[in-house]
Amino acid sequence: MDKDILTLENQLCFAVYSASHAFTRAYKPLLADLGLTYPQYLVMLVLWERRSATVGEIGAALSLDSGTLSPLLKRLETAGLVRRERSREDERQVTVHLTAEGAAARSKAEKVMAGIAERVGCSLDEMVALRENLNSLRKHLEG
Amino acid sequence: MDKDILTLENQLCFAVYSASHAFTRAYKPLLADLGLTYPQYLVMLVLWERRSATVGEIGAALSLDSGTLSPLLKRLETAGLVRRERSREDERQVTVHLTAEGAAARSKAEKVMAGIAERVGCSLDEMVALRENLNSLRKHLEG
DNA sequence: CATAATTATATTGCGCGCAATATAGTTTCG
DNA sequence: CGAAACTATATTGCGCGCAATATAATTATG
Repeated sequence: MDKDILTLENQLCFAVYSASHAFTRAYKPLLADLGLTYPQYLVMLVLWERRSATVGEIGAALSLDSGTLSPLLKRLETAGLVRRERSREDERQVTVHLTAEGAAARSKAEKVMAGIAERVGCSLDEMVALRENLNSLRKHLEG
Repeated sequence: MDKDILTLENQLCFAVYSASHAFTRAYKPLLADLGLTYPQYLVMLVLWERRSATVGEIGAALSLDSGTLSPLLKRLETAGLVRRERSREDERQVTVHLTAEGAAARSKAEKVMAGIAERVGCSLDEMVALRENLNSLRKHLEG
């Protein structure tokens, strides 16, 4: 059916779009306990893995540019979770470090996020399969 | 592994989040030919199906509230694609109508969007399955 | 029938997301 | 070495997305 090309419910992109917003809405009250927005939480996930990272490394990990990250990182710094400093080897780069408070927030996040897996309503295997399908989709869209 | 709970690559929500942004980025140059942003395109999809709809109906279809839709619809009106008018039966409601130009934009959109299905790199059956999984996920997150 | 409760939309404010531009530091190359 | 090309981050501006609030119209209730 040719006219179905533009029919809303057939649009895969809308399914991704609305699922993404549903995730953000579901996470919001949990993250509010940590004083984090969802994008800020993503940045903290990167730092909890690496302890520190440059702005560019965070941007590469999350596909976000400095226009998004610069003000976001300032807010995390104001909140006391990270510290930013120009690296001495290459003064163009800014390295973002976890503070003690930022590092400590991880165990709090683990407690808060512990129950989220049950909210998605599918098995762990289904979650993994869905994640892989989405990552494959993203790579094709980018390629 | 307990520490994997917060590991970025295991996060289904990040896969959804980044796939959504990848979709928006892929659509952007195509929609630019129509003078539309992605959320504006979603509103046009609703109107191309119904010819006219109230602000509330559009919001229900897209899970968007008046804080998002009111200014967006004003921009569509300024662009000449829609016309907004208070309904006479219930003056609280605003009905959004397609203009002739807005209705005509549909065939242009069909041409511009025709090739997008190949960009996602999977079969139509896989697209349908992925869409259904995402819709199921969204419902669980909302419920 | 008056008033309270509800409903539909609009406005304000803030945090993304990203394009375009600016600034400053580094590398390359004649 | 010195100018040009390049790189990393910051800033500005605009359009969402959404919470909180405001306004005006409708419905419910005493």
